[in-house]
Amino acid sequence: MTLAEENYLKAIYHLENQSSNDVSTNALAEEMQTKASSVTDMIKKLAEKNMVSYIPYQGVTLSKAGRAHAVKVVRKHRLWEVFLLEKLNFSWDEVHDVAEQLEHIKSEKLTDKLDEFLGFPKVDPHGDPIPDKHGHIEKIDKTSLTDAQEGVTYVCVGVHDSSSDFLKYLDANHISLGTTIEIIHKEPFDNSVKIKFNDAELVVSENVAKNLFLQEVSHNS
Amino acid sequence: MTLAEENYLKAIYHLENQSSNDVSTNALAEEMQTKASSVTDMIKKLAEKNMVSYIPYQGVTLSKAGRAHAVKVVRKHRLWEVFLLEKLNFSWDEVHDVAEQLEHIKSEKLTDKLDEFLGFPKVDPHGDPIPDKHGHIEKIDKTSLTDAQEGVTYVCVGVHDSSSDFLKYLDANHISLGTTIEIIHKEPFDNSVKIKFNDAELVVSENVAKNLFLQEVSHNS
DNA sequence: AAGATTATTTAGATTTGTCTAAACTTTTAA
DNA sequence: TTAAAAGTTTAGACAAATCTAAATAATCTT
Repeated sequence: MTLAEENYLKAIYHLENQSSNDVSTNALAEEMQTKASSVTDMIKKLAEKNMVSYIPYQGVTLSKAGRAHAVKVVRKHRLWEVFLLEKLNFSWDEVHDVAEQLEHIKSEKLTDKLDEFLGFPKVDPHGDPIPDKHGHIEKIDKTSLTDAQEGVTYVCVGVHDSSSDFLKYLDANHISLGTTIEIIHKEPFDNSVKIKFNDAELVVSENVAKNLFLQEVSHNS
Repeated sequence: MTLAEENYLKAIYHLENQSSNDVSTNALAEEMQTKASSVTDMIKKLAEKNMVSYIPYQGVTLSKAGRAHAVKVVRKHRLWEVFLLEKLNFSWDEVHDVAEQLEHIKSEKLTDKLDEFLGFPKVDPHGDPIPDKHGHIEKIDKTSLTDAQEGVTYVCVGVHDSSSDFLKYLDANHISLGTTIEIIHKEPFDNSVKIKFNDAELVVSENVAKNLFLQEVSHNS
């Protein structure tokens, strides 16, 4: 698999996880920041290699081999993110771009040794699960802050949008993974939410709320 | 700089350090495992970008910018080698191939943070010096075992050949960087050398001796 | 259900890095 | 000091990944 092919597989993987339909040429072009015609060409090549199944005008889906390969790339990406944050003290808005490069390094031994070195982490700095050596992904149950209930207490377990701007906003407001958050009030007018954490209150917009993932605290194992 | 360009710069850098003449097209082709015609094409491109100066039929030399870039790649290569060996427990014959990939990751911050994480190492696992952030290289004074003197005690500080086979030979014979070696006898007939270390004696061939670098022990600062 | 709009594919061109084969320099050696 | 050998460059081709523009298919709209 070349670098370009791996990036396509990863993009198809992400889009499949978002909507359950076949992935359209245009959606892929958008995701890859390229032209639809380029996508068609690449898809044909991936179909030749049995990494995707492709019906013209119908879209594309990953084959078993294609998905396995995509998961390996995702695993490497997320492990490197953990490394950058925990060992090299990158901030969580900086890790993504470098991990985009590191995810293409080809050495199973490197990946597995890195995993071990990091203590077999379960999630990356954005709360996304890290596939294990065999490609198994432990699903994390999480609720968006927009779906949280007034009066209930949650822990922040992830973000949907991992753009630098959003992560910097969270940093500036001292919200990070593990922060305990209580829902004070949900404002029906603009869907903003007033939350309380670390003994301070904060009102966040719907846009922020949509992109913050929470997990209800306690009263289960 | 693309990946291919970086590899050419690195190859030119290594060849310049070996012979002080201009680097010939054929020598580069040999080093790069490619054809002379491909080399000519690439050299022209690098000359366009002012990374090398090139006179047809005369060979090529690195420009200031070209050398600076080559040194950066070498720095990354050697830092990653230290990382793989010290942090991920790779053996010293395994680090090279993976470092060949990692050396092309583009992020100055990553390189400098990695350097710091490793404690600013001075040499890589083969005893080669690691350029600092500013491209400065601390020259290591070393003698080949073939030039060592009978009766004198040395420390092993590096290897010339870092092929997997040679390094495995050293491992099998328990020679590593830092091993103290006394020269018992130099055999003029075949230039083999009888050495003593860790209270055991060993005869090594000229080929081995040529590729082991030593430093005379004590009696200086 | 036909025409308009949108989505997708094809055709042909471009760039990067490589190759083979032929042409051309430089060096070596008689 | 030339002819042969060795080294180097040029010309023309190819594969990968991309693009633009044109053609074609699918879908919406009324």
